Amino acid sequence: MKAKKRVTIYDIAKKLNVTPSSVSRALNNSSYVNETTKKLILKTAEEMNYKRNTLASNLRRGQSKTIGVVVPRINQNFFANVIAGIEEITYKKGYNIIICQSGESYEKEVQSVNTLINQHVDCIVISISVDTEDYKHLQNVIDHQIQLIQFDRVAEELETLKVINDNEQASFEAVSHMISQGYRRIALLEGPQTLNIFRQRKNGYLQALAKHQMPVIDELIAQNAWTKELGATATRQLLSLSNPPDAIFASTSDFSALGVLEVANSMNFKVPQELGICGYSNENFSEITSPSITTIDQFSVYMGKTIANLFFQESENLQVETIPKVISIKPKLIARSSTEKNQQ
Amino acid sequence: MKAKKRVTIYDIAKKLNVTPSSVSRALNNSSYVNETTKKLILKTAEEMNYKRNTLASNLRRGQSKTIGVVVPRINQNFFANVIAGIEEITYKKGYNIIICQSGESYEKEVQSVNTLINQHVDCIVISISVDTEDYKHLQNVIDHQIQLIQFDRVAEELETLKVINDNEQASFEAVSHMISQGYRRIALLEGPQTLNIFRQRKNGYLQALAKHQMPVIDELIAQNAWTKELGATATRQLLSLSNPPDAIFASTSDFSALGVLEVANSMNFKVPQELGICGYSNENFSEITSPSITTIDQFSVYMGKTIANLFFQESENLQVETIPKVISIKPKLIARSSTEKNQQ
DNA sequence: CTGTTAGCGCTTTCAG
DNA sequence: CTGAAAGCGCTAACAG
Repeated sequence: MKAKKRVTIYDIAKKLNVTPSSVSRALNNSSYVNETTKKLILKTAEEMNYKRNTLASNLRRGQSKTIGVVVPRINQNFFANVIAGIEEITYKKGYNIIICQSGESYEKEVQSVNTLINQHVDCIVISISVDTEDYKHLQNVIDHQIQLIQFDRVAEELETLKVINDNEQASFEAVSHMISQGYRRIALLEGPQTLNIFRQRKNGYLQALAKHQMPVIDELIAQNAWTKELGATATRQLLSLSNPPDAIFASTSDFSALGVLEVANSMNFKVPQELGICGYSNENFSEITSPSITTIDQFSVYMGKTIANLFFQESENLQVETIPKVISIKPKLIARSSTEKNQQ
Repeated sequence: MKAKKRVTIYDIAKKLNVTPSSVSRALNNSSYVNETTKKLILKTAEEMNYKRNTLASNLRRGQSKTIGVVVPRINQNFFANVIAGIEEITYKKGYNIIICQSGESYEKEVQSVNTLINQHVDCIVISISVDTEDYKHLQNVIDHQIQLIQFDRVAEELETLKVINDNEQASFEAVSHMISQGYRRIALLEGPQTLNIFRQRKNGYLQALAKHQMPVIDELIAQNAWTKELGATATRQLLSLSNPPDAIFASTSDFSALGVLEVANSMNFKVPQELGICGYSNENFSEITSPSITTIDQFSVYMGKTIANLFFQESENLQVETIPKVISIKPKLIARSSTEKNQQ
């Protein structure tokens, strides 16, 4: 193993009979270096296949030009898209992103956050796991003067930058839409109420009912139905009631809506005539089921871009204390066949 | 902005009246330090909320415990899953991953690779973009003694570690399956032939035809049909032929297969009776279309794990020259309704 | 087991 | 404009 060393600025300096400082300056495009020698240095660096050691540079500068992202899972459309959005912006600015998955586990989330602190990232972007109920690790991020941006699933009590969806409004609109289509017994599949997003969606549901003077019926609210399987199980129960619902709002995801659709089919409930279905998230499959599923688009890629832009804005504006900002993105209801009771 | 400095090993050393070396040793769980003081140091570090500066540590050690991953897009199921698989393994070993997207652009791919070299990553995992036709940047990785692992879309001529799918075999099986179902004029939607995976899939198609003494009909091979839209366009042409195909193998992806399905529906071709359809990749939606789409599962998460394990194996076995290894994963045909001609 | 010392590669004052 | 020198925080020889 011949450890052929990498080319450093010293090698370039020696070859050109200048000092490392000058090389460094040239490489950083400083104006304090003769134009001619600058060009020469750049050319030589290229020729010698020099690659800057970002580690050393960052250590010296005390920043890493790196952003850490912690999400429950990256192979979920929503998160993958948010990350893609973030990356699109950060890439242009020469920033890297380090991605960690919490896998919905509190411990892994804490460990991920710690790794990112160790890495001296300039910013941590996080959507907390369903398991997360205390926020010491997030407070720690702040204590280490690292910019913290929460998105989607946020710890509301923590005063940080936040980029969220207006879940309540979206949910309100979805349920209102179902009501206007003529559905009268609308069930709700809700997610773990530890997560703010699921609480908000439930609120939207309740408000829509209230607005239209419709009663809240306890047996029509299914808790913890946030996967396809759990959604299916809940649906079996709901449709077995003596007085079953005529619509189900799967507020947790399109996956649970899919579970609803499959059970409805197997139990011979006609969708949308006998049972309306609305999901959440606009997964790519919701458009192509039969019938296609009404859902809510969260503009996930845009959300990612917003997060990245927010970070750069904040880091450029070097004010004494930045006011915690909350950016709320309004999701959009996408009405499809699964709620077309009227037209049938 | 009170730049409250971070706690360093010096702070701990001073407080405890030991040397930084001892602190370092304790923190690295070295045996060359008294058990009692080790415990004391660890406790104090915890109390002072010390976080190791990985940058400094890595600079000193000359490695970064970081793996760089370059993929065309992360919001594609296949890649997201591979990354999830990689992350699952690397996480346990205390390694981080940095993710870059090439967006199918050669320039961005080169830039991403360079960034990763700068970052002194220990390994670069890459699936090349469709645009990539020269491999200087990859050679560069090797020249910088960074482990290079190619996966899925690989530059075959480069002697590196590779983790691939046996596309040819999978494709062969898919087409054979369609033949055995009774389809006789099977069209192929092929992808850009610059990518090895698409060449292999075409080969598999050709071999299956040959094996069953079926002619290769040029007008049934549609080039560059590798998105849903392009697949749809190609299908419109194919189905307008005076002698249209009775099956279409969308070898590029389930997305193009979806395009096929939609056009078939709109042109009133009955699937699977009048037109069989087979896709590739087992996207989550392919199961729930009507009819469900026959496809090929690539074991993407497993592939990711394989890649990560390969890296650790190689880095542990410090042999003089490692032989370039190629791990081929056998994908699995998932026969669904869209090719059930027989049963109808 | 512990301390001393040097230095990873780069940037940044401070002089000139 | 350029050079000298110090040091980011940590680790690893080398002595003791």
